[in-house]
Amino acid sequence: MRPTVHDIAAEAGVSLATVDRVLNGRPGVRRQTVEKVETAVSRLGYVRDVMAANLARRRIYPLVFVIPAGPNSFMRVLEAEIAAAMGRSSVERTSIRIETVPPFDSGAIVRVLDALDPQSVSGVALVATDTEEVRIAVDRLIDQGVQVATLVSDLPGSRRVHFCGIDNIAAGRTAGNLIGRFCAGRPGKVLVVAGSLKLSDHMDRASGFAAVLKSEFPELEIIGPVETNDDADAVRSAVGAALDADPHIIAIYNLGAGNRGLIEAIAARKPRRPAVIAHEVTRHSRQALADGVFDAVINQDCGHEVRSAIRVLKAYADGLNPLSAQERIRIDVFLKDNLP
Amino acid sequence: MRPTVHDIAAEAGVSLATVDRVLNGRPGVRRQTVEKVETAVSRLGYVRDVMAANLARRRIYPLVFVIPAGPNSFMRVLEAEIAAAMGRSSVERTSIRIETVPPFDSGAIVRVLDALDPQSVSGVALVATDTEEVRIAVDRLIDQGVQVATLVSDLPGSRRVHFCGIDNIAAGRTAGNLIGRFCAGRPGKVLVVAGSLKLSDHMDRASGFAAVLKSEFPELEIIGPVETNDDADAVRSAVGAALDADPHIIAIYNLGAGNRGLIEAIAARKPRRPAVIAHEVTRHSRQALADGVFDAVINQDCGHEVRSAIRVLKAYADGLNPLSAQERIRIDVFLKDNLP
DNA sequence: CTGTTAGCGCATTCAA
DNA sequence: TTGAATGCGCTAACAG
Repeated sequence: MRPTVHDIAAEAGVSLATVDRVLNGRPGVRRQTVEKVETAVSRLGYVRDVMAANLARRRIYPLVFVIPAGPNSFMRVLEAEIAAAMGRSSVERTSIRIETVPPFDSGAIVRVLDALDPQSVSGVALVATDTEEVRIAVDRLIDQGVQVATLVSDLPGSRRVHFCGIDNIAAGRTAGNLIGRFCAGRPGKVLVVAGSLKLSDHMDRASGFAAVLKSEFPELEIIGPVETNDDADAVRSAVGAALDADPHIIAIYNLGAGNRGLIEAIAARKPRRPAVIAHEVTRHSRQALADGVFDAVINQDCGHEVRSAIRVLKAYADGLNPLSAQERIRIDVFLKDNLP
Repeated sequence: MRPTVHDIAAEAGVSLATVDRVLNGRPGVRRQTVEKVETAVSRLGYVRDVMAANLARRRIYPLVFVIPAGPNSFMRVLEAEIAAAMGRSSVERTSIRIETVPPFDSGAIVRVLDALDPQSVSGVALVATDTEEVRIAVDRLIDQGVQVATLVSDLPGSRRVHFCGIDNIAAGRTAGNLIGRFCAGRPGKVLVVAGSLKLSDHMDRASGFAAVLKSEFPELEIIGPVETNDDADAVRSAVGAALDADPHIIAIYNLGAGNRGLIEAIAARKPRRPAVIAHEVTRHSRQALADGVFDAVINQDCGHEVRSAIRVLKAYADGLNPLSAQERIRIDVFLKDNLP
C-alpha cells in the first residue's frame, strides 16, 4: 500500500493541511515544520496521487493554440489534431481555444498574444515566426506567469519553456543523406525549395541539408534555396522554371510546404524523374509517394506534437518539469511502404 | 460544467447507487429504471470521470510480461522499458511482473502461461513464438477472462485481443524499397538473414522484402533467407561464408537480431562495402550507422509498444476498446542523421 | 503559523 | 429492486 497524506501527517506529527502546504510549496509554514514533513515524505517514499489531486483541485487548464490560417495542408492537419485534443478536454481537464492568424504575419501573432488575459490562460502554444517582436511578446507572457511553448517552428533566444517539434537541422541532414544515396554517386544539381527563411525550421533544414551534401556528397551542387512563401502556385512556377532552365537538376528537396505545386511541376515534365524529398505526410504527399513522384517524405507527427504541448504546458503550469524522453518528437522517414 | 452522477440521479429520479449499477452494467435493476437512467445519461451527455472512478474503486491492474531471456539487445531494451513502466506503476495503478523464458522455446512460454492464476492477473503481454501450443495456451487464458496481447511478434489465429507491434510485411517492404534505391539500378545479389522462421514477424518481413524486390527491382536477386536463431556468432559465420563465396552480393538485409555478428563479418572484409539494412536501434546498430557500416536501420519503438500494451490491456480489462490511432506503432526508418 | 472540516466524482457496503 | 451513507487521496476554505 503506498503512503498517503494521512501517513505523512501522522509520521511528521502535523495536520493534513500542513502537509498539503508543504507538498504544494505554499507559504505560511515554519522551516522546522517544512523539514519534518519533507523527511517524512522521503522516508515513506511518498508520491502524490495526481489523479486524486486533480479531482480535489477541480483544476482545468485553459490553453490557447496560435496557428497559421490558410491552405497549408500540414497546418490544417495540425488544427485537426488540436480539435481532437479539444474532444478529450473533459477527461484531460483542459479548455482549449484555437486562434488562427495569417501565415508569416508576426504582427498578427503579437496582437493575439498581447490580447491574452494572463489571469485566465495558463498556457500558450504557438507556431512562431522568428522575429524580434514575437520574441518580445512571448517573453512578456512568460513574465506574466503564462507558460509558452513553441510548436513546429521554434523561437530561439526567447524564454519559451519548451519547443514541441523536431530537430530541424537533423531533419535537413536526413534529407541530404537520402538524396545523396538515391543519386548514388551520379553528379548533378539539387534544387532546394523553401517557404520562408523567416521561419527558423526552414532555416535549420536548409543548413543541415547543405552541410551533409558538402561533406559527404560533393558531387552534388545545390541550387537555391528559392523562397516561395509556402504557396503552391509559387512552388509550381519556381520548380518548373528551374527544371526547364537546367537539365542537370537530378534531385529536388522541398523543405517547406506547397507540395501540390511541386507535384504538378514534375508531372508536367515527364518522363524526367528527379529524386524528390519533401516534408510532412498530407493528402498530396501521400499520393505522390504512392505514384512514385516522391521518393521519401520526412514527417513530424503533429498529433504527438499537440499531445506533447498539452502535457508540457500542464506540467509547467503545475511547476513540474516534464519527462524529456516522452516529449521528444521523432524525425519520421516515410517511403510509400511504411506510410502510417 | 460537465454532468456528474448526481445530475443523472436527479434527472432520472433515482439514487446514486442505482445510477452506478446501470453505468457499470450490474444486475438488480428493473428495465424501466435502466431506461430512465440511460435516457438521462444521453440527454445530459454524461461521460464518466475515469480518474474519479479509479480513485474510488482503488483498482490496480496486475499485468504480466512474458519475454525472451538471452543476450538479444532489442529484448533487453524492451525489458528496460518494462522496468521503466514498473516505475510508473504507482501513478498508472498497475502492478507489473516480468517473466523471462528461453528464446524460441514454445514449451517454456506455455508453462509460464499455464501457471498464471486467472483470478489474480488481469492482463498478459507476450512475445509469442508462432506455434500451436502457444496459441492454445493463449486462447485458454482468454477463456478464463484474462486479457492477452502479443508484443513484437504476433500469434495469428489466436484470440489475443491486440497485437502491440509493427506491420512486419510493410517493414520488409520498406527495407526492400530502400535497398533497391540504394543499389540504384545496379544488378547483383542481396543476402537475407533471418533469426527464425518460427517467428511470425521474421516470416512477414522476409515475404514483404521479397515481394518488393520481385516487382520493383528485378535486377536484384535474393539469397536466403538464412536462419541464425538470432545468434550473433551464427550471423557472423553465415554472412562471412556467403560474402566469401559470392562476389556478386551487393546488399545485405538482416531482418532478425545478431547485428554484432553482421558488423564483424563486414568489417573483416573491407573495403568491400555492401548496402546494409538491419532492424532495431541498439548500441551496436547505432554505432554501425555512425561508422557507415549500416545504411539504414528499421526500428520499432519498444517504449511505445510497452506503454501501448499497458493501455490496451487496462482498457480491455475495463471492457472498453482502445483508440486505434494512439496504439498504432510506427515503422521507424533511421539513418545516422535522424537517430533519436 | 497550524488544524478542522467539507467536498471533488465515483464505487460500494449495508439496510430497507 | 432500490437507497443512504461512507470513503478513495487530496485540496481548500475557514477557524483558531
